[in-house]
This record gives sequence, C-alpha cells and structure tokens, in this order.
Amino acid sequence: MTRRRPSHSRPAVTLATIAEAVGVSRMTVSNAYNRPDQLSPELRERVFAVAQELGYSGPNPVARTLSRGETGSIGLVLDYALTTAFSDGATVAFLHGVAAGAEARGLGLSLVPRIDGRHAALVQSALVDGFVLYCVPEHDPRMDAVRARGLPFVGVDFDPARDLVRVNIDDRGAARATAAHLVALGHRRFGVVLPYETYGPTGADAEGRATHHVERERLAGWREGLEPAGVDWSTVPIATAAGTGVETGRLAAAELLDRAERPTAIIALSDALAMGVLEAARERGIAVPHQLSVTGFDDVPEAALADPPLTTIRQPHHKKGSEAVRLLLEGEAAQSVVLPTELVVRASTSPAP
Amino acid sequence: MTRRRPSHSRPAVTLATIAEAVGVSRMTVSNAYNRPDQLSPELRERVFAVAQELGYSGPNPVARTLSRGETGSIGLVLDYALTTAFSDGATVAFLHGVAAGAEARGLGLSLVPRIDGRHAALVQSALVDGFVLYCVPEHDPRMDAVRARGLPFVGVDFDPARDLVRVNIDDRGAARATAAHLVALGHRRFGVVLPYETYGPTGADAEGRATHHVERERLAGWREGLEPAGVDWSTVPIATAAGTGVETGRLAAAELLDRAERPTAIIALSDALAMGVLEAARERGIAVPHQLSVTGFDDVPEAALADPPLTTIRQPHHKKGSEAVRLLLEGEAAQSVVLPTELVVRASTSPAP
DNA sequence: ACCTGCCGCTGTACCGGTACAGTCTTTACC
DNA sequence: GGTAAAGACTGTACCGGTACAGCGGCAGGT
Repeated sequence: MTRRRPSHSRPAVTLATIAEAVGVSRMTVSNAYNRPDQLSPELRERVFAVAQELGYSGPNPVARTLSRGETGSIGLVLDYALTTAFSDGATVAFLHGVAAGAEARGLGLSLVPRIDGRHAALVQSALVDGFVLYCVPEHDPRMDAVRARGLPFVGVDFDPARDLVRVNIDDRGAARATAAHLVALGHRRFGVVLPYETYGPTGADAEGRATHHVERERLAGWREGLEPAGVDWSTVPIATAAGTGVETGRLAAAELLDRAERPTAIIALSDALAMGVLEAARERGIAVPHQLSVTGFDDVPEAALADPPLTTIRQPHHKKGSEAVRLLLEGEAAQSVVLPTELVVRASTSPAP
Repeated sequence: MTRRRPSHSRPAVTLATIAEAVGVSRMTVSNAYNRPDQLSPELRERVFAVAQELGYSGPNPVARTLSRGETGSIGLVLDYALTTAFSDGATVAFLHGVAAGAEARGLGLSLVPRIDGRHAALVQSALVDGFVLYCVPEHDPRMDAVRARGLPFVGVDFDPARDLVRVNIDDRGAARATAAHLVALGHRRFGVVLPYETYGPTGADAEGRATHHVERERLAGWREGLEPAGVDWSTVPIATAAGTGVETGRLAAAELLDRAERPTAIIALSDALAMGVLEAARERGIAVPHQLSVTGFDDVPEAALADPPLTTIRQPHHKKGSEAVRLLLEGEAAQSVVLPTELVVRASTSPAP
C-alpha cells in the first residue's frame, strides 16, 4: 500500500504543480486553500479550477501537519487488544464518549491498541496531538512512551497520586457501597472474582498485588464495607482466571462455588465477570439470588437484561470519555475530575439464606 | 493543544540536536533508529544514551511519514456520527473486525465519522494510507473526497455495479429467505419498517427511492420472496421514522399496528428496528409471535436476548471488517468478496393467526 | 605493491507544505 | 500632489525526517 511514487501512477500533483500551471507562486496556491482573504476571488477560482482539472484535492495533510505542528486528531491508548475492547460494553460506552468528544470538536480519533511485542511502537508513531489513556497499568512501557512524546495526555482511572490530569470515579466508595449493601442483607460469607491470574488467595493478598488503581481501590472499598460487619478480609477467598470476560468469571466462580464453605455472596470486579458467575451458579443449580447473591460493577447494558438482572454500580462510562477529551483540550488549565456513581439494586441480590 | 514551539517549553529536540551533541551527522542518528546495521553498535549505544539524556524519544512520526510516504494507519469512514455507530451492535461488531484486521498487521486505525457541515474535511485531512468505507451512500461528498485523495479504498455494502473493491453479503438472497420463511408460515398481510423518513408508502415506492444499496437489495429480496405467494408488493405498507435505532422502529411500527388492516407479520430492515417493533407490539398488548410475527436483520447480540428472541438474518459483521482490511492491503490484486448469511429462526415468528 | 570489497559514516536533495516578512501596485485622503 | 494605508502576491526559510549516492580507510587476496 506504499505511495512513494508508485511507478504506474502520475508523479504526484502538489502545490507546486498547480502553482506552475496557474503561473503563480506556491504560496498563492497555499493561500487559496487556507487564507482566501490573501488573494483575489478571481485568482482563487482559477486556482481551484486548475486544481480540479489536474486532480489535486488540496494540500497534503501530512505535509500540512508537519508544517503546522498540529494533526487535528487525538489518540486513545487502550490496554486491551481492540478485539477485547469492542467485546466489553463498558469499554464500548467509554469509546463512544471519547468519540463524541472528539467529534464535537471536529477532531479525528486514532485508536492505539495494545499489540503484544510491539509495546510502545504504536504510541511512538501515532499521528496525534494528544492522548487519552484508558486502563493502562501503573507501570507500562506505553506510559513511558506517551510521556516521551511530550504531548498532552489525560489518564482515565489512574491513581490520583500520580502526577497527571485524570478522570476518575470514586471506586473505593462505590465498592464500599456494594459491600455494605450485601452486609445489610445479612451476608457474612463472601467470595471475590477478579480478572487475570495474578491475585493471591485472599482479599488481603490481592490488595497488595493489584496492578491497576481501579482494582486496588475496589478491593479496599470492599474491605471497608465488610470489616465493620466483622468479616475477616484476610480470609475472604479471591478467585481469578485468565482474561476479563464472561468466561473468566465462570471459571473463577467455579472455584468459589465448589468449595465446602460456599459463599452466600459473590462480589465481581465487573459486570462481565458477574455474568460469568451467574452462569456458573446456573450450571450447578444454585439459585440466584435465593441461595447466592451476586454483584457486578459497571452497569453495562446487558446487566439489566441478565437472568436475574444484576445488582451493580452504575458509572458514567460515556461521560468519562467525553470529559477526558475536554480535559485534554483544556491543556494547562485542566483539573482532574471525579464522576459520580450509583448503586443499582436489581434482582441478583437478596437476604442471606 | 498546539505544539508549535510553545514559548514556555524547550525548543524541540530533533535528530539534529542529538547529532550535534554526539558529534555525528543527522543521518547517523537516523540510522541508529532505522538501520542498525549502518553503524557500529558502540556508536549506536552512544546515540541512544544521548537521546535518552536529552529527552528525545525517537524520530518525529509526522516528519517520518512525510518523508517515507506511509502513515502506517488506515481510515474508517462511517456514514454515522460516531455516537450512532457505537450504539449499534452491528456497527460495533464491524468496527471490531476492522480493528482486528488493522491490529493483526500492526496498523493504526483512524475513525472518520460523519460530521454535518464539515462534509469531506475529515476525509481530506485524515493521516492514513487507505480507507474503508462503511455505509456511505451512493452519492456523497465523502465518496468524492476519498477518490480525490488518490488512496486505495474498499467499500463495504456498496453496489456491485460501482467500480471499486467491495465486501458484500447477498442482501437480496437473505431478504428473500426471510420473506419465504414468513410466507411458508402462512402470512399474507405484511408491513415493512425502514429507517429514516424518506421512503414512500409502499414497497414499490421505497424500492425506487432507496439511497443505500443495502436497502434497495433487501427490498427487492422481500418482494421476490412475497410475490410468489400472491402478495402485491405495491400494496405492502412501508413505515419509517427518523433515525435508525430502536425508537425509530417503535414509532414506525406504531403506524402499521394502528391501521385497520393490521399486518400479521412485520419485516424490519435491522434488528434494532425490529426490537422497536417488539416494543410497539408490547405497548398495544399484541402478542408476538402469536398475533404478530416480527423479523429483523443482522443478528446482533441483543437479538437472541430480546423478548421474544428475534428471528433474523445472521451476517458476519466482524468478518466484513477484517476482510475489508485484507482487501485494502492487497492493493491491485484485490477481488471483491461476498460473505455468507444465514436465516436464524427464533421465537418472534410463528404461523399466521 | 596493488586492486577489491566491505564497513562505517556523511552530504545533499528531497518529502509537500506553511509562516512571515517583504515588494510592488493601487486606492484614499488631506 | 504627496503620503499613508490597503491589497495582492512572492521569496525564503523553515517543519523534522529519510533515500541514496558517495567517500575514506582498512583487511584480504594475489
């Protein structure tokens, strides 16, 4: 797909081609496109006519970008392969928000996914004016690459301790609310389902090992919600499996449901995982919510359609995206924001059996 | 967000800066990054060390692109505002496919949405090596803009009569299968639900006015499926409303359900519209499928979860995206493809009352 | 001793634009 | 009639790289 003077095609029509054909300087042609007030209307028309005739569609955007120093688009750095990103309702909603923000300002949007092995290459080569970082772990080559580019960037769901402009929700508070809800229903035996495979066997272990701010905070929130009820966080079992999707939740939940002291409530890090928990329970004939309460986090569209509908935390995914773009464009003046969440109680939770 | 020598920041570190600091030519620094075999390993290390020290993160991607003539990313031109695109399961799946194709080849992906009033501007300024066009109408300024750019492009769901490389499904055949299914169930009184507001009152009218190839073909397919059963296509009512989503379907269906001679089967152009039809029926206490059969098109994930689950046409959205990318990169050699579809019969259709 | 070939590095000429500071006319005004 | 200001173009110097053709020096072969 290279374009470098393909031998079979015409030898590239540029500003200079048009200038020569019209008999004016390159600048005048450039001005015809960019500063109509700098030349007479008649000449401008003539320039356009010749351009049309020669199949010139206007200044080359790459050259223009180099010269002007602005690309007119922003990059969205995702910690996922795009394949994963588009499979997750929460991420899609977020993408949607970013897209809406970009669109409203006439900016293009470039997706910079994770491609294993190429680490930071896509970040280094992205033709953008700034980045929005979504779900990038605390220590990551891409993070360094973004810093190195020297472009403005905004982090979504990053640790407030880090020195960057952020969009966050109160993960800890929301998680605490979930735990409190379950405690109020009388639950005392809990299980937690997390993505990936890197977590320890208990809540306390996991909290120390979390690589994403979001996970660490939610774990802390659950702890804060459970401990007042006398639950020993260091004995709450954590189950994990590879991946982040429904299947991950199903596999992880199996571990919790097959143990002797089966939990009466399972708290999942996300709705996707929680839907997997529901599946695992169904497979075992465990009735939700009567024998087992399940909670998610995100309130993706599917959560309300699940069987039973999922008790979860609603967070403004879309707004996170649009706010990130807003902050990105505000530049120096940008202040980090924390967006509100809401506990949505549906039918997947009920009093402990 | 401009970067043009912001007065407060260091005056841009470039290849030349590093070259001077190391005491070599610019070319040598460039080679250190691009052609390691062109200089001694020691010197290369020294270059990198100095670069690191001076905060130089490698060759500027825009300049490199200009010089090399390749951006390393592809553009996806959507007929929708991104806001709409991300709300539709079919489009998201397609996006996903394009993203996967790009990702597999280490290419970036730029989204080029529709922004009213800016017509073709985003196409003109997109920093890409080629375009995939999705759902762009037959005659459209963006289409011309893409042609004018002189870059390779692939159309998805375009009229085969048009001179371009395409990815298609057999819309007509699939639609015919839907109609035949309903006819076989004994239905003879039909209604059709289309998006937008531009269609005539009957099937025959609509067929003439369709602006998208997809719509025209599906209308033709329905006709071909219905006529053998003696249904007069020129009397089949068409209902439309603004938009393309569930609400559009609900409004359009209202028109059909409130008429004296209520149809026993409603055929919708898409699943999203069909879900709206289901809503409209529910509001009126009309039982689906016993009093009314409903069909969609797309088999989006929600279709199977609808109440009742939707009879629809499954099409390989994801594959459409990945094939489009494949064809784009094949260049000259690319041959248009037609992907298979499948009628998926679920619970929203049953024998006519 | 001489030629050859390779290695490691450099110089120059682009890639296709835009910014900015002129220059040369015209027109406007007192 | 003289000067100032406005209008219409142009020339030059970048933007930050890369391609490609050299060029000197040294090792190996004869």
